Amino acid sequence: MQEKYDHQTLEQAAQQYWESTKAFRAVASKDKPKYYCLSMFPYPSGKLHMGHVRNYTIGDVLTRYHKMRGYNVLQPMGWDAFGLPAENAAIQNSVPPAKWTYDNIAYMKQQLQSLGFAIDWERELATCQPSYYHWNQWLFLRMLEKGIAYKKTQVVNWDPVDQTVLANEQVIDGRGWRTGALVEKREIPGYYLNIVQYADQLLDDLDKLPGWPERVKLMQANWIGKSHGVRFAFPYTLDGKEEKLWVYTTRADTIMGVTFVAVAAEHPLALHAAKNNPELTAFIDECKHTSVMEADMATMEKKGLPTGIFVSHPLTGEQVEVWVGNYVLMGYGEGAVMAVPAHDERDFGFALKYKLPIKQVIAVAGQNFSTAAWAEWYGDKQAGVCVNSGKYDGLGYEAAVDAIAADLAAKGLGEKTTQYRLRDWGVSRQRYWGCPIPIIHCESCGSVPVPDEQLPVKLPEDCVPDGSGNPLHKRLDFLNVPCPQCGKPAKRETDTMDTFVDSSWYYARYASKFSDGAMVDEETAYWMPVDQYIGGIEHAILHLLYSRFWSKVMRDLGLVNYDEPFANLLTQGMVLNHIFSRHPEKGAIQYFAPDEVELLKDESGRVTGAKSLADGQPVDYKGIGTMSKSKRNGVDPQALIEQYGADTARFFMMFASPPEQTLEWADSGVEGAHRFIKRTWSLGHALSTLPRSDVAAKLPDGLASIRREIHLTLKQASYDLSKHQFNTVASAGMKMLNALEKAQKEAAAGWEAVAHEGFSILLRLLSPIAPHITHVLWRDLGYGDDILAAPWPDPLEAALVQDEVELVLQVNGKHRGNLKVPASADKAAIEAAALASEAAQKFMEGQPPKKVVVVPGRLVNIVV
RNA sequence: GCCGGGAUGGCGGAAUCGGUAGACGCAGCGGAUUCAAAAUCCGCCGCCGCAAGGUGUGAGGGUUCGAGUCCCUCUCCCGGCACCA
Repeated sequence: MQEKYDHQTLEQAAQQYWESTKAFRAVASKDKPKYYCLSMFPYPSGKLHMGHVRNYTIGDVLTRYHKMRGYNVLQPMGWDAFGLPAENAAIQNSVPPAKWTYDNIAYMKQQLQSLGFAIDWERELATCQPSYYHWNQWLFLRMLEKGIAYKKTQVVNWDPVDQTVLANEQVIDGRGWRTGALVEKREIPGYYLNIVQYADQLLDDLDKLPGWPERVKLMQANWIGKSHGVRFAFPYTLDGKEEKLWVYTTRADTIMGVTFVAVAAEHPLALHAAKNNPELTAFIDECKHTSVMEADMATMEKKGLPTGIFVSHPLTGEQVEVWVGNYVLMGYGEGAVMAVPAHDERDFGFALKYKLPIKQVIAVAGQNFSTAAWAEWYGDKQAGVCVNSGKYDGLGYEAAVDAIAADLAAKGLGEKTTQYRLRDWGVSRQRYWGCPIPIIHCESCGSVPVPDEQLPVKLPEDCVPDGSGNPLHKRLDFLNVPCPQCGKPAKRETDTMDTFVDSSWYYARYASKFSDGAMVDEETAYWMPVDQYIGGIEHAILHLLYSRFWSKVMRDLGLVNYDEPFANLLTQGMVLNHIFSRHPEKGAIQYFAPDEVELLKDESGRVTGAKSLADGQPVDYKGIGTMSKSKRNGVDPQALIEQYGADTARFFMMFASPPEQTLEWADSGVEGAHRFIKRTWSLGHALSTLPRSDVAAKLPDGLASIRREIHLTLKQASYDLSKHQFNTVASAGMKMLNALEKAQKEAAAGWEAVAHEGFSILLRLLSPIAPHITHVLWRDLGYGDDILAAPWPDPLEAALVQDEVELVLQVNGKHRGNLKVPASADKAAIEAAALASEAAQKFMEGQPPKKVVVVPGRLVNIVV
């Protein structure tokens, strides 16, 4: 065995062994319990970044740990290969997205392989392969048949210069990222999936997921946002016709306080009123340039204009004016809201601004109402009772809502309903690099689904987008097809699917990788659900919710038999890095990689700015944020792997922080991880020449305490592993090595046996994190052929016993000394020993004890 | 703005149920080895203090014999907000 640690030859040898023995090929088998360990697949952006290393190391640690624990493990890998960055790269470099994507996949695959992950590569898939997206299309058609998929208008960001639809990410401060042109809202038709139909199931089934973090379940529940309220109408007459303006509210108890109604700029009433009103027309036009993003909507200045149209209050018949409000969303709810300035903070601000009446209809005993400023209790629905509300005066929230809903229902103007914040999922994208939506548009037959036998509708792979519009419009060979119904010339749909569709069911496809004739096969029933899913917390809502929805649709179509796809979820914290950019007046925003700038700091070490190393000019410091291709702040792990090896990179990543915690990237500390790996090798080398024997029944005190330290550390590490706290598992390895090196130094009689026992524990504990070095040492030391086949070590109780325990001695809660007592001592004996101790005497200063708290095994607190 | 999370030495972090704050590392300092350096090894290392001791887990308050941990208020940072993935 080599004396010097050489990661290159050693890691290659280990990887070759796994390759040649097909160590990670997963085969369905009833002999062992199955364990499907899945990490979220990467977008092939070019190179791995540290977030990937973190994600996949966590997955690999769990995979290898469960293999050693005797599970039949599947860990697959693939590529979320459709998406916007490939089109951006195409615009920049004139390379077809397909070529760029496949090149990236090849490079990143080799990077993943060099990290030694226990992946079954035979199941690899990429979502841009027709054999995969065939089934996106097939299932979409089934949803269409079931009415789950349907068509309606959607609001998109329109770049008037490039004549193209922009993603939210491509809109910077209301302008197109490439053109700098003011972005407009535009309404176009698109396909939606009726996820709201599944809202109750998606909400209720969260209770079936004890293995999910509470925070994720809470976020999903809040996102679904089930609310109970009243949908009711304000009647009005327009052009001699009786009409109704519908709204929804969760605060029907405040209905008597309505002083106006607000509608969205796109609402028919607003458009009608604008006909002879140039000021309103201008305002509606201005609203076209406001953002469609919820965060912008919520923070922008609330503006409005009266329409001059009045509607009747459904209970009092009073006339209230309709306003157009820039904060009312057409696509959400009814596109109109009742306004109760006295009891809604947003309405209150709006009323103050436009001097609209504020009418108090809820009172809380002991609180005075004033229209001068908003007070927290105005909006508290549980605190007060109705006032100024006629027959409803004195009623509390529930009673008032019930009475008012009943009266509205009696007039045919309203009813109690349940509503969700969740909106249906718009899946149409006006983009090239995605899965084609399998529809053909025929002038006589309308939108006709592509027949199943013509699937998959293959995306041409040689287009090069140029930033203006969808290149599929120019691909006549793709575009022009006969109508499947009447045979006349027709046009293919050129919209592609949201890439969230691709990632909503890939986990099921891995499990049926060898099936070509169906979306999934019976192997899926064996492997699913995923036992452990691992991925970034940023996916807590959208991806996970869409996957849950997709699973339920597949279940309802009889394709699978599970309700929930992911039994256990580990949400990995993001790896963050500094972000630097320049924003030119016109044109594209420019990002700088952290190694392209020099940081400027104030005296406290806080980053205040930066300047470009290339031109010495300042760049904007945008704070820290998640590593991403678009912000150019990702760190490629390649240099780390080459310099220190995969084991060091993996070990360092696990050691750096607990998996669920956000991590600000810094490579200080890699040296320490590497030192530890090298020291492990050195001790292994030293032990390789030492004879192995059983640990003696009676050990000298020093050796016994070292052995105890190892088993105690193992016990702690086993607990930490069960909690997925891998950073302390890594430090447990360090503690064990420290203890073993101490034994080596002291070299008391019989130490070899303790050392071999301890070292074999250390190797097994470490092998999920640093698989290469532990694989080689396990063989070189003759412990066995394959450490993956070795049983997981359990701490020996016999090694843990001790005769004496040390307790903490406190006087008045302050640590004043330590106390050694026999392990068998009872509370009374401990209390007596504590009171008699020198430290206690000193700090009690002759006062009698008022109380003595004894926590066995921990401490004694004497209160005087 | 709304929803979720976080804040502990110079840095990453540890502390399972409310029970020794700072495990394990990094950086730093001192020493050994070396012609010298790297590597390696040994020791020190929250802050104030010569010491005794005091003080200390983002800020302020509270509960408790005892609070990093529980409760209330606040600040800052991160993630998500439906077309980045």
